[in-house]
Amino acid sequence: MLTPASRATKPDPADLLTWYDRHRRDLPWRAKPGEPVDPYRVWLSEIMLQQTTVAAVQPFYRRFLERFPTVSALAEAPVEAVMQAWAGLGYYSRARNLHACAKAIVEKHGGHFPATEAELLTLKGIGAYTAAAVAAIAFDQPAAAVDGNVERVLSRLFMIEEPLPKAKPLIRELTQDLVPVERPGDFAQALMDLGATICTPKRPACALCPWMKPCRARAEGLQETFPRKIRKESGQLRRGAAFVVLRADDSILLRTRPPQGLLGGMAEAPTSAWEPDYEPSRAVLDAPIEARWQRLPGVVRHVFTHFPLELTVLLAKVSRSTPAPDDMRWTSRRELHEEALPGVMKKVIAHALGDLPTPPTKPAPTRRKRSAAEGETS
DNA sequence: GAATCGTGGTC
DNA sequence: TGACCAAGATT
Repeated sequence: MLTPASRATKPDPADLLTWYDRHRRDLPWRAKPGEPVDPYRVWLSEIMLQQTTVAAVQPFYRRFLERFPTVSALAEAPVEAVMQAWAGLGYYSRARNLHACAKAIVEKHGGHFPATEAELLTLKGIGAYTAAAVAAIAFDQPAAAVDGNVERVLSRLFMIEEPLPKAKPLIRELTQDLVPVERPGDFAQALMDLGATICTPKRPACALCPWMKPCRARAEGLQETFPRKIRKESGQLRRGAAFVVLRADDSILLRTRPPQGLLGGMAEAPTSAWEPDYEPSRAVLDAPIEARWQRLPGVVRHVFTHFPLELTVLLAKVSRSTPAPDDMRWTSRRELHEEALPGVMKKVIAHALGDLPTPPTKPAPTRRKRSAAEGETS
């Protein structure tokens, strides 16, 4: 039994909604008060925002929506165009699933998103969080959308000692209990805005928090120590070689990676295998064609979620008549920006050729000078 | 349940 | 500067 002195105040959803009405963020995918909600935009933004910051998503979201304004426009587009529009945003299976989901919406749901969590869950790329978020935000269903922000807010509010991810079921229950019957969509967004702007991972602005009083972690001064987590070690460094072939007609050799797995379906300069004990001095043995290979000084460093990578870059210049090996193709430098090049491959090409001609309007820069001291691109 | 899956920003 | 983090899903 709790004594009156030890009983904490229960957080009131109304206090959070009042705070939200004053401090809500103005985001491009967020309907303004009174405006109709477009489920397509809500869904698109939620997929893009998975493990991705608001700042990183914004330019991609705007470009993507311009190119694919409706779910049917997206469904009718070739998957290659979708991958290209996603290039640089990361987690590329999201793009493939997004396209598959759009087709399912058109073909199985008459072009309309289902309004319930259960139905949304059956669609590709939509898991527990996204189903709840779309149901709440687009259809005003009382669903508990629990993302990283909500986990942090709730773990502090209730001072949950159980570390993540084991605490997820409990957090979900506690969140569901807080979801109000009225304005559940705003409540979901308010909770995330609170986590993003007030209840931040470091130095939370508790003094500005509408839930400061009921927050148990705050009462103990331990707010920064929540949520509890078990941190996992970073993966082992892998090395490899990347081969940039520049043909006399100013095109370079590319291939498309297999649809599944790391960087699935994305374009790349041919590379060796990536392994911890790769020996760069033997890289020429892995080259895609016979040529006079020049090993460039420095390496391209890149960090994936589960391992860091170091690529040695080899450059070769070949004649205009050189054919592309099977499963490879030539792409002119001028049209390189139309390829679905992931970030690491942009680094590789920039390392070999100088800056990428991503903005088509910029004049092609001359080959970048490189000294032994200055050779590392990170 | 543990691994896999990108990238950019922050401190 | 390296660890951590960001509106997670899939296998």
